Amino acid sequence: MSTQEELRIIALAEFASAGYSATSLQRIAELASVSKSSVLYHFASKEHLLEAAIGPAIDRMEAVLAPLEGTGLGNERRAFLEGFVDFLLEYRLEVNMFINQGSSLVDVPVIERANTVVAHLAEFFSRNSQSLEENMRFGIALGGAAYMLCTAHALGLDVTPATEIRAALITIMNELLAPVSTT
Amino acid sequence: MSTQEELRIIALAEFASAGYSATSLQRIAELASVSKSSVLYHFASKEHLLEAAIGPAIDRMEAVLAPLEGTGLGNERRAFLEGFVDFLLEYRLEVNMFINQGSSLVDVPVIERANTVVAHLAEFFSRNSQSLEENMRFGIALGGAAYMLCTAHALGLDVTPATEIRAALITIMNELLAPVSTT
DNA sequence: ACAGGCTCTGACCGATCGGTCAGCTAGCGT
DNA sequence: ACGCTAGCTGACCGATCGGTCAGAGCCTGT
Repeated sequence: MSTQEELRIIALAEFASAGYSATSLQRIAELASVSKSSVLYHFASKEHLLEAAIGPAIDRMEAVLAPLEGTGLGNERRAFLEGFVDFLLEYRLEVNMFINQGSSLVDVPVIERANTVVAHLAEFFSRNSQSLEENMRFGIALGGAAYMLCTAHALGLDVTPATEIRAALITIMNELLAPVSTT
Repeated sequence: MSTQEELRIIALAEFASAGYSATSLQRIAELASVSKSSVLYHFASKEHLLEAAIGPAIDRMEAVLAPLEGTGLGNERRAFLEGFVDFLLEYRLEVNMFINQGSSLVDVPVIERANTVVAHLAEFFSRNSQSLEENMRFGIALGGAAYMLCTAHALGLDVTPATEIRAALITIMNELLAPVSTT
C-alpha cells in the first residue's frame, strides 16, 4: 500500500474517533511512522487530507440518494433502503464523521457538500410525510441507524455478523418508514 | 445572571455546536464579553468548565436511569419512557455532547461518568433483549431519538412544538421497544 | 479611614498547532 | 556517468493554545 493511501486510512480513522480538530498532523504522522512534513507532501493541507479521506463516501452517498430527486420512491423503496443500508455499512467511519462533526465542521467545503446531500434527504422525507410524527420517524430511522452502527462498539454491542445486521437494519427501517411514500 | 452562570451556558452551547477541543477559552471569553483570565478565574481549567457545563445533565441522567438497576421495568415502562424523553428534551445540548463527542473525549473524568451511565443503559437492554434485532431496536430508538432532537435544526426540521414532539417521541419509541421487557 | 476579599484584567509562559522551505536520498532514463 | 524526479526529512515560522501571576478596581464590615 502506498504511503498516501496509508495516510488516508489512518487519518480517516483518527478523524472519526478523536475528531477532526482534535487530531493533529503530528499524530497522523506518528501513527504512519513518517514525518509531519511527509504528510504535508502528500496532502497540501489538513483540509485536503480530510477531503481525500471522506470524499469517496460523499460521492457514494450522492449516488445512493440520487433516485430521490425524482417524484418519489414508488415501488423501489426497498431497493433504496437496501442501498442506503449498504452504504452505511461500507462507509461507517465516514458516516460517523458526518453525523458527529457535520455541523461543527461547517465552512469546510467538502463537509458542506455532505451536509447538502443530507439536507436533500431530509427535505425529501419532509415533503413526503404528512405529519410531524411521520417526519420524526424518518429522523429516528436514518439518524438512529447511522448512529447505532457508528457507536455500537462503544455501547458494548457486537455488530460483527454483517449480513445479520444488514437484514435487521432493513427490517426496522422499513417499519419506521412504513407510512412514508406509500401513496 | 452571574458571570459564572453565563460562562457555563455559553460554554455549553459552544462545546455542543463546535466541539470541545475546537472551542477555545478565548472564544468563550469573547462571547461573554470578558477576558480569558476571567474565565479561568471562575473555572480552574477548561476541563473544569466542561464538568460544570454538563455535570447537572449527568446527575439527571443517572436519576432517570436508576430504576433500570432493578429486575426490570415491568409495568412502569411508559413512565420510564416519558422520563427519558423529558430528559432528552430538557438537556438537548448536553445529550448532543454525549452523543457526538462522548467517545472522543475519553480520559476526561466527567465524560467517563456519562459514558458509564450510557453503557449501563445499553447493558440493560442487551440483557433484556432476545435477539440481535431487538437489541438494535434499542440502539435505533434511543440513539435515533437523541440524535434527531439534537441535529433537527441542521436538517431543516422544526421541533418547536415541544408537547407535540414529546408525544410523538414517546409513541415511536414505545413501538420500537415493544418487544423488550414485556415478559 | 482602612483592611480584606471578590471580580476581573493584561502581560506573559511553554507547548503545540498548521504550514513553509531547503536539502537529502534512492531509483531511473539517457 | 549524468541529471532529473519522487519521496521524504529536520529546521524553522507565526499563530494560537491552555494556563500562571501580579495587580487594579470595587464593595463591604469594622
